[in-house]
Amino acid sequence: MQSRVYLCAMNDAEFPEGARVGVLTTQPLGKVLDYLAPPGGCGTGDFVEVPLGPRRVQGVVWGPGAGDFDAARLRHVSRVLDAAPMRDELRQFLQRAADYTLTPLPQMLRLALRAPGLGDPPALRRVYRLGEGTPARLTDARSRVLAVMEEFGGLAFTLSELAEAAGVTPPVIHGLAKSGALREEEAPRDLPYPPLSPDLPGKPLADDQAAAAASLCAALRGGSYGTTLLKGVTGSGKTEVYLEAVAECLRQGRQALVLLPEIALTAEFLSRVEVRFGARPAEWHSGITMTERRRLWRMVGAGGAQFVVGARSALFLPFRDLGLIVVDEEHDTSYKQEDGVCYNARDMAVLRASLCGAQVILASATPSLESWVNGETGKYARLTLSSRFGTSDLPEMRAIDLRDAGLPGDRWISGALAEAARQTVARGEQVLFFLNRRGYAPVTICRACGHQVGCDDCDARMVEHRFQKRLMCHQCGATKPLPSVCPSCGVEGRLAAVGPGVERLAEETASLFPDARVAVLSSDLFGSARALKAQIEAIAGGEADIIIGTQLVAKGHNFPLLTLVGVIDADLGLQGSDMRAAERTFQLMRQVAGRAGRAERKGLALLQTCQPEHPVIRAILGGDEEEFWRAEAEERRQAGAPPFGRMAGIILSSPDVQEVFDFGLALARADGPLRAVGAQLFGPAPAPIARVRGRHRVRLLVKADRAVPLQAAIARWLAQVRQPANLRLMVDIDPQSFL
DNA sequence: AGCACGCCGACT
DNA sequence: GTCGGCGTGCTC
Repeated sequence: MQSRVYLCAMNDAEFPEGARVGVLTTQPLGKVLDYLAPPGGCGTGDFVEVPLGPRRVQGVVWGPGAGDFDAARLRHVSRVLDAAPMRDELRQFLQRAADYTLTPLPQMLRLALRAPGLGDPPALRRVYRLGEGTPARLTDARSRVLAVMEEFGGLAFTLSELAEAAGVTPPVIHGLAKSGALREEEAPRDLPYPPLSPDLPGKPLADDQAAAAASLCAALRGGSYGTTLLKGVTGSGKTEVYLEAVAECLRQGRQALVLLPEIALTAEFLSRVEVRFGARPAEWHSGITMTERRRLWRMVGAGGAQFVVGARSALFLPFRDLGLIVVDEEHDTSYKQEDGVCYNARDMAVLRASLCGAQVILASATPSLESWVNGETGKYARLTLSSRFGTSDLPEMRAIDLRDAGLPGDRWISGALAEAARQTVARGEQVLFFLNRRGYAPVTICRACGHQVGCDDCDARMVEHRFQKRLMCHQCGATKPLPSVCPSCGVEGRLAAVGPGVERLAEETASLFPDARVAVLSSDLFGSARALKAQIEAIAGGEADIIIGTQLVAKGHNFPLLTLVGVIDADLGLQGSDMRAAERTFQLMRQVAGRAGRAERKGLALLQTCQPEHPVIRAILGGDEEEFWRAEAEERRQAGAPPFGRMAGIILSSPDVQEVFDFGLALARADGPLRAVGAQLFGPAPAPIARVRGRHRVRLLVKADRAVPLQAAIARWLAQVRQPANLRLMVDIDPQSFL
């Protein structure tokens, strides 16, 4: 029998051999299947391999069998896998998350089983320890090796580690092993992460920071669930404050998890942690190697990883004793995404914490309206940090009225902004031109017939990327070469680029400031996160005078020399009628403006706008954010929109237009279960992007009172109709868009 | 999700 | 006559 690192003896198994057990697999079968316990038995939570038809699949023992399947046809669990059993808390979390998001449980389990090599035997590697024997001859090299071993006491080294540390070649070590002076052993490959030291001195904290940290630590010592909204602008020391909470969590021997919205931010965060705790946390995101992923997954369950920093999928790791979850930049929209399962990491963090008695810290300079309301009503505790640099949190902000600027159609930098930039560069400081639009020009139009070049597979216009000399669809990523002939009317040479993207803005900037060094920061211009990070660091160090950037620059990078921010099109996010547009624009503008200025240099933000009297623009300039949130909240309350009402989006997609619409109408006709609970149904209507990757998309929207059991009603509603085979249906509870 | 079964078009 | 298209259904 294979050696088991994580499981102990099985003689008192919860389910002895032959007992009926229910096993949940990741196969989309929609229910738990009955199996017979294997020789040696098994227990609830065990990771197992079971036969399913001709295949073997992985699953988790979910409890006793339901007993509703013909006993003669039951098969045995193939084997129990060598991993710490899934804890009650995680199983409950998956169940509750599945119920909340209306996701089939097997799909939810899939998120928790993203562990490569789960079925493999424990990976071993050869290590060397000090042995009893003495070598026949003690050469120079040999004594260096033995000296290293003496120095590090009982520690075991791999061949390469030891060779490197002693400055010898591998044969020397083999020689010593042969003589018995070193002992060869097999040790598990997945090693615990280096321990962190919570009691190293942290950065000195200002009064309000220290008070906030103390309050968070007190909450952690309580050992039960609670959520705190930690509000503070960039530079107010949010990170230092919540790292103190992490320290308290580690002191209690519990595990801590910090979620970051962007992989590009982790490198900077890791080094800050290293300074504070003397070692790096474990890292979990899409850029991590298989080996490391496997190590982390196992160590987090075995207690060999105290502190994990990662992307939202880290919420589904099998923590042994999770005591704290920090959601940094909690308002960030990338926490809500649809990668198979549609969930909001912020809400799931709160759910998991409530099940395992952990504290949650939601950190942001500009919280989501939902969190702000929860802070107001007292559902979340609230801590606000004032700026480290005196009373003013933000730089001075002014609007530039584009209607008076008299700009020609192919220019976007007004005279006033250009002049301010010129002065800033002359002082040796940096300027940021912010435009939240990648590429060269968002629209390519034919001057002869008016045709706009669109994507073949999506209902989206192709964006010109002159840098790559291609047109690109920002929906599906498809590209095609720049046509010279209009695809619609066939006329040659009349296609024109309309509107600005960062690339085109860079062109204009270069012509306006021929002597300035201009750098463009846009996610699509860099092959890797590392290249991007290097570029950001170079720019922060002063290797550019003018930075042209998209949304990317708004996210948590410090540019110490930056004192002027020019927002090229402050109205961009306000188009459309989505209720969240105001909130998003407000958050983005405040964050971008926050990049300008530091302690010693006062910053200035100039917003180019065609509607300076717009309430959102006025709120951004006015700086009374509490007033803005109150007004927004009131508007949402009036409209019965979240968080005062509940919503769910249903997105249907199929290659067949007729089929999606027919099915959408069939759903609308069968809305009895929705009406029964007083919920309203809108649609079907073409989804905001009606065609993506060749699939036609139709959307329905369910709206209900806050108190309505929405998920149950939707489940009953959808269960009535049988959906066509190639039609996909996705439920989006608490959608980001209210359209 | 896979993989079988099964029922209709174009080939040797 | 057979090979093979993918629609429908099952897996404890």
